[in-house]
Amino acid sequence: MSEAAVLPPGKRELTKVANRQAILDAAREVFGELGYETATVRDIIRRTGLAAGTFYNYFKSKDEVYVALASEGARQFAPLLKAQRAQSADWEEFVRAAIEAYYLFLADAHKSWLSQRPPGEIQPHVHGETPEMAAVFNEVREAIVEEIARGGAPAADPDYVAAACIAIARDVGEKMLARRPIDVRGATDFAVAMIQGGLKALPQAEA
Amino acid sequence: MSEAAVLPPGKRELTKVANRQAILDAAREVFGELGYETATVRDIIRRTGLAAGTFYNYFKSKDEVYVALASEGARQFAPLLKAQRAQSADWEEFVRAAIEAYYLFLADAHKSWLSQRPPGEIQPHVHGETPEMAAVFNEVREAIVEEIARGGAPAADPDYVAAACIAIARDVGEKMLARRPIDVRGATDFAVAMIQGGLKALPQAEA
Amino acid sequence: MSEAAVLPPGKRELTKVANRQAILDAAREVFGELGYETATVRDIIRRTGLAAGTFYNYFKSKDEVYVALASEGARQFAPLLKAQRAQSADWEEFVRAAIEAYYLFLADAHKSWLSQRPPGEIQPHVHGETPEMAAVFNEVREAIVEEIARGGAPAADPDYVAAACIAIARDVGEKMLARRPIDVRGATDFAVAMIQGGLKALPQAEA
Amino acid sequence: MSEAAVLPPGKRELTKVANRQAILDAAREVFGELGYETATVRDIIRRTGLAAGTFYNYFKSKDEVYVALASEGARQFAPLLKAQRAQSADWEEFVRAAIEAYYLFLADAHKSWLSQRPPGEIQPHVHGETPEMAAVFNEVREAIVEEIARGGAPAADPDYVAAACIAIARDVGEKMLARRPIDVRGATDFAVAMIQGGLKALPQAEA
DNA sequence: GATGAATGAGTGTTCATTCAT
DNA sequence: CATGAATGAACACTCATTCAT
Repeated sequence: MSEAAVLPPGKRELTKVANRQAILDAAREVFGELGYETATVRDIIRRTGLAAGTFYNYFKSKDEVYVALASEGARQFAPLLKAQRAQSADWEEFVRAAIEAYYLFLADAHKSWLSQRPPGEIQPHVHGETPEMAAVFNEVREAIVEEIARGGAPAADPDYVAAACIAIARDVGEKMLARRPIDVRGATDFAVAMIQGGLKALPQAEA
Repeated sequence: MSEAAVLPPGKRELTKVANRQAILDAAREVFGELGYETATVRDIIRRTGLAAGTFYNYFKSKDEVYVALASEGARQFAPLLKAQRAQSADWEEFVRAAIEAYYLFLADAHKSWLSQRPPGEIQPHVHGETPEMAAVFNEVREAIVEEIARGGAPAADPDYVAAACIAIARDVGEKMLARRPIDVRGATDFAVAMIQGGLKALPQAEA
Repeated sequence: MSEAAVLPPGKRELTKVANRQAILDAAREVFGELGYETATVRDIIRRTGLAAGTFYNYFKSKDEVYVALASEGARQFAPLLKAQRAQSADWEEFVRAAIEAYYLFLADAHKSWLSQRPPGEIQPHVHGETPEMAAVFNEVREAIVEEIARGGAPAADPDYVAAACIAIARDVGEKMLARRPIDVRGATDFAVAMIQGGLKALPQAEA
Repeated sequence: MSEAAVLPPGKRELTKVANRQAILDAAREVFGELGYETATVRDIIRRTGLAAGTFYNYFKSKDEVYVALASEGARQFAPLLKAQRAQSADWEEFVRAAIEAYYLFLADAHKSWLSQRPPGEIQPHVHGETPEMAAVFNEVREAIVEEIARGGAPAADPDYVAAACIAIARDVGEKMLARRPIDVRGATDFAVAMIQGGLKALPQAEA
């Protein structure tokens, strides 16, 4: 009754991978547009052309796709970040490296994403953060906290320091993604300058 | 037909006000803990001890409480912010004034709030932002954007500048609320230093 | 605490009667406009200017107002109908008398009613029949059934005969009420002619 | 992505059609017994043995089932009526044809319906009219109005004439359905005689 | 493995009715 | 007796999830 056996060998596997990826892509979009709560499983599978039940062949629950997206992001990002930390001679360099890695990741992961959504149509109660952003973002946070603990960073309240650095990185990153073309370099320069030297480090309005 | 509404200005009115306030308080808590979507009207009224239908004697919809909370916050905060802006001689002073006003407001509005909630029990997908924070926060954003437009602030990309300042103010503010005792002065000092001079402006780890 | 004692003696009773009547009038309107199910108690008392609870000082339930309206109509109408029946020499005369009585009653009871409602605004699922119409209408039905049983009327299936007469009387009556000015005479003439002689009894289109 | 929807044209499709029909049948019953407002979606699906949510796999709303029932009725009936009109040489013949078509339709559409409901259990505020009756009934009304406009019918007030004819047809039809066996011929004869010649046209009681 | 209909707990909201003031 | 806030059962409808095909 099922046509599965008719498939050329190998195709089956391909389809499986492709379906999984299709669901992940759709989910990233939908979570980004609607937020976790508002997004429905149907919203996600509708974009894939698959049937509702098929979703559950790949993920046990709505939450699981979210987690998959997040941990996939983290898994890809962690080594990049680790490498950057290893290479960095000092704190300043590390900050730049970390942020650059983060922005490159964002730009890549969301290349296709926000590109086609109407930028004005902001939903109420939605922050427009994909699971991957949230996850990767946590990696950075931890790196900063460690670095501070190690004493390389300023001795101010580490919690505040991490919060502030992270906050800048995150929100500037979001702005970066909302623009065309995506300018990783510009965003990195700005974020780093801001983190290191605050407004004073920025080009001043003429006297 | 009816002989005047010579209401005893007594218990009736009092409980009405008290109930409304109880619902608002409960709503602030619930929205803060669960986020707008996850929070249910039943969650809110359960905390008040009132009956389900009673909610609708005070607010037309779930959305209306949210908006009420937000606009009440904005309404109380706006004049404070305006006053601070008027008094500020320059941009630096304005930034400090705005942030201080913001933190004072937060500390006051949420005095009772987070105090009793188990700090570890963080819900997934929730940012822990009450409607009031979101609203007041927008006021600050606009003030900064205006200020930047006026040229008082650095000439860098205004969108990024605003995003970064706001980001710092918001996240440091959130951290501040999570601690006991709430230290408005300390948080303000940190945020202002960070915004103005970045990490360099912070006390450095000893050489 | 209650101001009741302050009322001039007698006024109290008057108010009571007036309130009851106000509720009945409002209820007739609302039932007519919205139908029993759609009409809410609040719709009714809103038109009286009274408070929600006051409704229940006069009627035990929503259903009770409906019944009160219906039986009040029937109570007023029954003697009129009986008188007409007594005076009528034969079946034909009785039919005319009954219908005329019915239409006069309707015209009187609803004098104020439909007058101000926008005629086009028909609600879905609503028949526009007040409780009084329904009740009085039943009186007429019974009279006709009795008359038929007595043999004064045609020997055809009494159930059908009654149904047909009643149907004509009711629907023509409704049309009559929908027009300005209300022409009891014209409607009566038409209904009687139709009942007695059918279409053939009506003025024919010219040959 | 998905390999074609080569559905087994089997049980799936069948139960889908059967379920839809079951819901329609249940809805007809429930609307007929309780009226639109009083009837709840749960009342309807309870009779089908399906789950609450399943209702919404077939109809978007309570209103949509009602409309579906009504328009299905109208769709089936309209051609019958049109055919009868075309064949009718004159107004008299048309009236008979229209009424017969209406009664045949009713008898068929409700064959199973009223048959099993306890005839005494009349609900208050309910007219016992299914959506189909209401719809088909409107078709007849329009036909009569047109016919009158064309001049074939008596020159009396067309509004009254239509109202009266319709009233007879409807109420006699309802009575017909309430009896066992259903006698379409008898009901048609009666209604036509009544419309054309009124009571005078009926067999008189012996002198 | 894909399908999509079935499920039923849960949501926001309404409303007849009660009862302290 | 008037008042109007409180009550809670009930409703229409949604949606994550299951499962027969």
